[in-house]
Amino acid sequence: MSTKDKILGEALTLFSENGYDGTGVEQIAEKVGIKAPSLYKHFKGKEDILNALIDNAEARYEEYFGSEQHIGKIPESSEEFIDVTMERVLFTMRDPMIRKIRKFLVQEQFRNDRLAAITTRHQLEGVQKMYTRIIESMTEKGLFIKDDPALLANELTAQVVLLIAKADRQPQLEKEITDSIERHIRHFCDVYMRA
Amino acid sequence: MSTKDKILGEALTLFSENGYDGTGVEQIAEKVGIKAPSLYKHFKGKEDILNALIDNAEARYEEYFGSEQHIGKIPESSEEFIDVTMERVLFTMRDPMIRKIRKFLVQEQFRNDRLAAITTRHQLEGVQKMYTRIIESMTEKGLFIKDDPALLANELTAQVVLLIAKADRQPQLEKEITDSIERHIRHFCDVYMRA
DNA sequence: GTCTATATCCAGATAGAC
DNA sequence: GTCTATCTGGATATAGAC
Repeated sequence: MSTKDKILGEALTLFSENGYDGTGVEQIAEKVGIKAPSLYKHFKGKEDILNALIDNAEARYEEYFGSEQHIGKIPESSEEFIDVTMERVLFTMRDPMIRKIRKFLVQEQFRNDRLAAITTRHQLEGVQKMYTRIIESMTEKGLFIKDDPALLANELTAQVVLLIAKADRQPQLEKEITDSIERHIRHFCDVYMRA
Repeated sequence: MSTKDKILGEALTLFSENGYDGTGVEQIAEKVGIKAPSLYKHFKGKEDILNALIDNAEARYEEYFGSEQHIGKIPESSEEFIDVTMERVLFTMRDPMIRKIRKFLVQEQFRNDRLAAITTRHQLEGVQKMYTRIIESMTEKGLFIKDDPALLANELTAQVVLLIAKADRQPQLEKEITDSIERHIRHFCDVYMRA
């Protein structure tokens, strides 16, 4: 891995923990294993690192949600739906990189319009569109009752997003949070899926 | 209003816009109309101001959600339920003080455990408990179908919380966001209330 | 309780040798 | 590309007069 990428990685870690303003270039350099002035051979300055991270967050979003691949195989029963959804939730919740991006964005969302827009995309639009597609397909197969798939997708994902955010700030509550998420998903299926 | 309170007010405004680390004591002083060193006659230092704001946020929570008063009159029809809920949503979304506290907390939630806990209380527990009570009462009166009131309260409030957070970071989208909220609430009533 | 002057510190950034 | 040495500005905070 290039030094440039190492810098970005450590910067993201630190920004997600202490925020952009709470992180010094010297801290970043130390984690990378170089001295602060050496950073400036790779980036114009601290803000340049920030912008590169924002670019990465956008690219990552495009990469994941840009293709149809992330939707995966459409579940054929409510149990399968619950299983794949829980799996996705747990992965998203625990994956270190995704978690860092989430914590970074939530703290820096007010810094400028671009960060605000990316936060909305990462937090809401991505999953919502994904589940709109999935529920749409499953409705066509008669697994869901007839309703607006986009509305249902929002009902499903809003709670999950909120509870994952809670787990980010209170990781000691992870167990009860994952239980809540599962209860919510099961309830969602009880209400909107055909028996 | 005492200078001390003015300081807290301006500090909250600035922290909510630029974060704690992004705000200087000099900026706070300037908004108050004094010089920075004068601040130190009222507070030990910048962190002391932060702690006073956290105390205020806790007190505010207790004051509002501590009594039963905030629940208000229990609605007697779905239209009334939608009306009072929308009114509450719009108030919460637009009230400058509540908005500042929300933006402040969301940015500083990772600073320490106390801030994390307060953020969860403000963002989730308060409204959820409130709507659990309301839905409970309305279920007893036969207005809601038989279901777990706490689960329903979460279904109702999660989306609202998430969309208000979106409006905080993208205020230019307020109109479409309030429309989404109303659609969500109406859908919620369609699904869970008796005709 | 407010001011001016100032101490102290530290962060981001640059110069230039290797 | 990395280092040491250094500049510069900005930020918190204190001292002491009024």
